[in-house]
Amino acid sequence: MARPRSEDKRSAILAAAVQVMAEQGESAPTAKIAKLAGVAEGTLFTYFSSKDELLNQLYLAIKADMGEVMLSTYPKKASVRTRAEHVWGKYVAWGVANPHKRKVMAQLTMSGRVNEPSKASGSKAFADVQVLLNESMANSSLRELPSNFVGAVMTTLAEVTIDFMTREPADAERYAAAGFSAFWNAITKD
Amino acid sequence: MARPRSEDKRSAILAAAVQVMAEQGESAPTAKIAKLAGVAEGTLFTYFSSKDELLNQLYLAIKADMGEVMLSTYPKKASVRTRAEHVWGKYVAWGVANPHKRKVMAQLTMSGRVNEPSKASGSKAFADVQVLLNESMANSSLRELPSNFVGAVMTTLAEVTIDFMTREPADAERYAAAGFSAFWNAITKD
Amino acid sequence: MARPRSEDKRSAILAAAVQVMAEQGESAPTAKIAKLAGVAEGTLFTYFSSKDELLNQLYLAIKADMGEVMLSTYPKKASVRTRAEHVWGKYVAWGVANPHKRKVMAQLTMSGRVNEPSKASGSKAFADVQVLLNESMANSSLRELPSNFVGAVMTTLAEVTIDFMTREPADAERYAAAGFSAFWNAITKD
Amino acid sequence: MARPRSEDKRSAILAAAVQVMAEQGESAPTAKIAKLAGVAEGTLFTYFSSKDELLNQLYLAIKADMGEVMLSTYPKKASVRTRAEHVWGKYVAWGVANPHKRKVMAQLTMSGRVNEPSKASGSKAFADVQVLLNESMANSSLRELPSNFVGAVMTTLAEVTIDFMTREPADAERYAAAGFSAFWNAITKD
DNA sequence: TATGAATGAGTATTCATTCAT
DNA sequence: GATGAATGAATACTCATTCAT
Repeated sequence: MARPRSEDKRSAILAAAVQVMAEQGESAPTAKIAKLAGVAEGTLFTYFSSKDELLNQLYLAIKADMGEVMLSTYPKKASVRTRAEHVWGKYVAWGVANPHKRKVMAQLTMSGRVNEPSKASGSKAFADVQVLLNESMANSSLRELPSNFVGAVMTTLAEVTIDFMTREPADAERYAAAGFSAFWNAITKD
Repeated sequence: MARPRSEDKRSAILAAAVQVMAEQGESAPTAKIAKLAGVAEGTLFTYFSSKDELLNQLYLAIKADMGEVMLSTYPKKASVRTRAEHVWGKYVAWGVANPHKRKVMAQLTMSGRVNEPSKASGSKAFADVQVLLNESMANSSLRELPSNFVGAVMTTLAEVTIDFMTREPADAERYAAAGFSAFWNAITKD
Repeated sequence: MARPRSEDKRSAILAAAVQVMAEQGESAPTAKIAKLAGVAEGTLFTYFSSKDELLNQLYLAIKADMGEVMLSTYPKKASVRTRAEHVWGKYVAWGVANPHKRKVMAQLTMSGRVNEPSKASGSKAFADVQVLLNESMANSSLRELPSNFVGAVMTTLAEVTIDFMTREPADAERYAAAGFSAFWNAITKD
Repeated sequence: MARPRSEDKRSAILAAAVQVMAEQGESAPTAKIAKLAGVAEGTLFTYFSSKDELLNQLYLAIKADMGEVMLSTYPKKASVRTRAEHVWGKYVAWGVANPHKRKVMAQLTMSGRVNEPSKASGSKAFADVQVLLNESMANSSLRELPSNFVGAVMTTLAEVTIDFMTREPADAERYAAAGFSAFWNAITKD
């Protein structure tokens, strides 16, 4: 009967948090975030019970955004390499298109304020990618290692690739291709 | 700010900073650092004019420490692969042995408080490694990319490797080897 | 502020206020009171125009409750001492039975938020007691003092007595008797 | 070697706390207290680690002040009644002379923020008074009750007396005498 | 030079009250 | 009338930096 909580406001706060935290890091004042979101300082706390809660929700929101993009238009029936290229391309494109989110995700991951449940929940969307990677490595020297090691290798190489693509947009395509081939060689060669 | 009297105190402050920042991040209070270093709050500021200055000096000190280790006993005349393995091994060993410094280095790199001059200066020690990497890639598909891309690939793969070695010490050796072969395949295969 | 629809809700809010303020003092949040009363935050303000108003009404409600109990079954024709014992007994029994209300009454009295009209209005119910006390003191050394001094003496001794009865329930009866005799001696002896 | 902590400042803060809390209660802002004390907001926290600590120290300081006054010029060799009158007189005089401290003491006692150690420590100074009271009651009907009950009776009667003395200064002497005789009758008569 | 007290701007969170639904 | 989201002033406490000793 009362004014309902607004999904728009929640989103606005999360979006503002990305913006402000990209500039200031995890120490970005909640007041600044609220202001940029166009709500009162106190309103932020009706949507997120504390700053930590905001940070955890932000982590999940970015992960969800990323996951959604990566698995959209996923070519389930294509060859392993094609599917891997697809995933790689999506990841890299998302990173290039969302530098702020990427920066904030890195800050959040380092900050120690994202709790285990959030981390676990955030990883679920990427389970499909793990399966894919396992297939890719059937003949590689990495085949005996835990698949999350290979997942981490992919992520980290993609991150480096995105860094260079962003810094030198003119050569973005070359970096994207080179990054993937480095990754593919890394995990498939014996 | 006159020349500080005691090199010992300067080192103690840097060492304390590593300790405290590994736990608290870049927001670690200077007072806490000073206390752990066994000096007064104010004394810290006779050795470092501001917290930013302390952070930059800390960045340089860790880089220097790392560089020193990496190039010690460098086998200048060995084959490219041997030399690369040497560098890789040293890097990884340093990371496993210095988790706090590694964590702080990561925080510092993300923090936006390390200025360009410091970054440039910190990279100098690694110029030799770049040269090495360029030789390694002579026949690879990466040969046309800037050598610092390949440097970044090495660093990032080594970091992931160290993460897993630290988390699963029993399998440390396997990860170290697998990490290197992933790296070597990544940069040498066509 | 229109006439509130439900007397039940008003009572529920006052009862909840007693509960919450006994724990938290006068700084108990209106939101918490409303929640315990089973109404919405805003609803509280349709029954009480402000927190101060709530506090004043609460003061009056507790005073009224106390007065009602004290004068029920009042033995109008008995001897002065018997009547005094009756009043004392009722007061003390009420106090032991209503620790929360007693605590809140004490907080309210100290708080400076109960205004003069409320205080005056709250005292009216006790006028009969004053008359009684005046009779009791006919021969005492206190006979020339304002009767409200003697009333205050009674109240304060009863409060101390209740404190001890509550703290040591096993000896409650002894304290009740000893308290009354201290009071009776205090006001009747020359 | 650094600027020493100043006992004057500590006292100024406590004095300011008395002043401000007498007006506002325990919710008096630390900022207001600091300002009145003539120090910066942060300075208050170098003397008292938290507001709770300040409140506890304030409680102890007032208790100590009161105890000092009550036992000064104590006539150890006089009759029990004379000594009791002395203590009563001192207590009442202190109360009349220190209305703010008295009010704050009452607020503090109710507030739930004074911890047990403080309460215990604050009571020590009054042990001598308890001994005195025990002697006074040798023949009274209260003789079998714990001496702290009688102590509480004295305190509470003195408080009421002070209230009336303060409210009607013209009759202060009469109230003081009447209060004492009420007290004396209360505890000595059989 | 070393010390740590002094400073005051900055920060997360609470809460009485208003008002859109 | 009832609801609870929205508001923003208020508050305890922290911290980099300065400066008296």
